[in-house]
Formats: sequence, C-alpha cells, structure tokens
Amino acid sequence: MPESARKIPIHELTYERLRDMVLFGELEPGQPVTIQGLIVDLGAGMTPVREAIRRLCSQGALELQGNRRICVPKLTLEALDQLAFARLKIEPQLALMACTRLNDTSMISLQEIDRRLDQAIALDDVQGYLMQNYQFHFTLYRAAAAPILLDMAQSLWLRFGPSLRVVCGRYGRGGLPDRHHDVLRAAREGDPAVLAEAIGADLLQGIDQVRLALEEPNA
Amino acid sequence: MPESARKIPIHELTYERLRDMVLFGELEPGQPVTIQGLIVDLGAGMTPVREAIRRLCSQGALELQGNRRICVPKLTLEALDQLAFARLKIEPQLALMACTRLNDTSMISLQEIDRRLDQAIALDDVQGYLMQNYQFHFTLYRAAAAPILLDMAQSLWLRFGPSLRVVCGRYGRGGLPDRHHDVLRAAREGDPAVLAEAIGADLLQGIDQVRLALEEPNA
DNA sequence: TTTTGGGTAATTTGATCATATTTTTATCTA
DNA sequence: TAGATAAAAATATGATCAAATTACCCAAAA
Repeated sequence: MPESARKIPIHELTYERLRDMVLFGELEPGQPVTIQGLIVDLGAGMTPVREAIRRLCSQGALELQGNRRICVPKLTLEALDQLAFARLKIEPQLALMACTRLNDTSMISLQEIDRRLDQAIALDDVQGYLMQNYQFHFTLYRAAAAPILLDMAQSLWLRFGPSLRVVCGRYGRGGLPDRHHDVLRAAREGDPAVLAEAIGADLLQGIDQVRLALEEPNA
Repeated sequence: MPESARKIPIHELTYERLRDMVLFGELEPGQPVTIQGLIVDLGAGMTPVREAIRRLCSQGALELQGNRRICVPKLTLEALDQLAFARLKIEPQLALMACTRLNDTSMISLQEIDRRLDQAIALDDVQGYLMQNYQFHFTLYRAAAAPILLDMAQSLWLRFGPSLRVVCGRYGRGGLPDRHHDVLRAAREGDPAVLAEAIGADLLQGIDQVRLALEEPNA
C-alpha cells in the first residue's frame, strides 16, 4: 500500500463513502440502513461504521426511527419548505462571498466541471450529473472561505440529495436545463450580486422540480 | 433503577450531557477534550463516548485538530461573522413560524422561563442565565414545528455557546439587558413580523457583545 | 379446505465493553 | 539539539448481551 493514503482513519473513509452514497442517490429515501449491512458492504469494523452513521444522523442525512432503526429520510413538503428557505439564504451568500476570491485556478476548475456536467447530461448519466452538479456548487462555495456556512450548505445538500436523484430518475434530467452558464458568466465578470442571484435561480429550479414530484399523488 | 429511564441508550445520554457542557459554558473555548478523560468524568464506556464526540464534531461543537486531538473551538472574528449572518436569517424565521402556533401552554412556559431568567440575573448566576436563555429561545423555536431549521439553530448555538459564557464571565451580564420582554409582548399580541424583529434585536445584542470581546487585544 | 389470528421460537440487529494495535506526545540520554 | 525510548491516547476488532423483527406453527372461524 502506498504511504500516501496511510493517514486517513477508517472511520473517516467510511463516513465519506456513506456520505457520497446519500449525496449521489445510491440510497433511496425511506431505505433502511443497518450497521450490520454496512459492515459487510463496506468491509469495515463496527466502530467506524457506527461513528460514520452518528455523524450523518446529526447532519440530517440519516434518520433514527425510535426503535433504533436507521433509514434515509423521506422528504415531506414541510421539510422541503424549510430546506428551500435555508438554501436560498445560505448558498447565495456563499456565492457572494466567493465571488471576489475566485482566482484563475478555481475559475478553470469551474469551467472544467461545467464541461463534464454537460457531458453527463448528454450521456443521460444521472449519477454523473449529480456528482458534477455537487462539485460545481461546492467548488464555488469553498472559495468563500467560510467553513461554518459551508458546513450548513453541506448538511442541506445531504437532506436534499436523495430526493433529487428520485426526480432525475423519474423524468430524466429534462426539466433541469442549465443555469450554470449564467453562474459562470457572472463569476467571470466578478459581480457578486449577479452571481448570488444566478445561484439562487439555479437552486430554485431544482427545488421546484422536487416540489412538483412531492405534490404528485403517486408516492 | 426506575423502569422509566431504561429506554434511552447510554450514547444518547452521553451526547446530551456533553452537549450541555458545551452549550452552558462548562468547557472553555480552546479547551482540549479527550476520549479517555470523558470516559472517566462521565463514567461511560468508550463506544458511547466516541459516538457522542463524533456527533458534536459534525455539529461544530467540537473540533478535530488534525493530529486526532479534539478541542472546543475558539471563535474567530470571521467565524463570528458567519454565525451572525446565519443566526439572523434562521432564528427570526423560526420565531415568525412559531408565532401563529403558540398556545396557552407554551406561552405560560415562556413566561415561567422568563421569570427564572430574571431571577438568575438578579442572583448573578451566569450558568443559570445561559440555561434559561437557551430554554427561552428554544421553547419558542420548537413551537415552529420546523425540525430542520431547529437543527440548524441548535448547531449555531453550539458554536456560539462557549464564547457567550466567556463574555458573561468577564463583564457579568451587565451589558445584556433583557430584550425578552419585547419578545413576550410581541408573542402575546400574535404579530409574527414584530416577534421576528424582536428576536433579531435580541440576537444582535449578544453577537455584538461577543464581537467586542473578540476585538479586544487580550485573548 | 382456506384463511386469519395469536403467540412462541429463531434470527437478525443494535448496544456496550474489553482488548489489541497503532499513533502521537513526552521524557530521557548522549 | 537530536535521537531513542517510554507513556498516553486514539483507532479498530471482536465478543457478549439485549432488544427487536421475522418466521413459523397451530388453532379457530369462514
């Protein structure tokens, strides 16, 4: 084994793996998550798995159901309203703060991610779309150098992710045309207010898609 | 042992105990927290302690310092700015949503808590002040029936708590006259906008106190 | 006969602890 | 100061116990 990786503890790796499973739709809303199952699936010991689960529960990515069972929470309309409110407050602010701090390196990263995102859409690759979309937003947000707001955004995405996947899977990503080009243009021009506005518009689009799906009768 | 309590698992109790220690100033900013130390202090096993710590880390109440040491984070000015922004967005909204849902029972609770709060101030009981202040806000917020926003508020308070304690200890609670009577009045009159405004003013007062302390040269 | 209901047994899963291993920090000597 | 060694603390595993769910069986009713 290379020396490079021999620093990250297993509980951290387990956390990251499980987090990505939630974030990128490998786990469906409502799906039960068992400690024993993860021990087998991820090949980790009991303690690391338990710690990863605890972290994700306190971020809202997983949910304890009274009888010490754990599942991926299903989004209700009430929960979606709260998520929408918080995301529209926090994420445009992160974009605003990031705007003046974007350097050439991060601009190139954003453009590269956007390219891969378009590619995923062209290939109908839902998982790839979700991953690149996440990377796009968080590459921007990280530039804000605001770790507390970033944590909050991360938690909000963890609550949102599974449902977004369901929507994409159901309709294809047809209803999700790209607002990212507006975002990129505003970033290039360095106008914080416009950038924040563009991010808000992008979020709203995803939120409305999920809302439509939730309002349908078929669960 | 009475049968009543024999449902809550130790890792949950340990979490609650440790959370309160952070929230009510029993742990100072910068203070190291060790697993072994908590095993001794709280009389719990290793697994429950580790899980409690992981949960609090992911809420920002504790901080991992690279070399697998853990401490209570010190608030920087940058962190305070982020906290201020988020709290002023989230908490007034919780108050607003709570306003129309407050019933007689919760109003009586709020008034009772406010009474105990005044009492704590009169007795110069800093810990009591912090506890009643927390109860006041969260009894109100819980009435909003918005668990996601409530989680966010909880996390924000966990990041804020230790520093508030330091401020109170340094100046006494002299600079913290009560905005709660304004809050109570608005709640009685059932005006959501006024209530949200009053909560915002209350928060701002505490935030400014901490900001003043942070801007002082003496660390 | 088929179906429904209740209840017990078996299995699965979670909670906790004791222990071994690894890493980091502190101490001591050169 | 540097390097080696000892002590302390964190990581990770596996075993054990307790709780919950599931499977199954038998009896009674349709």
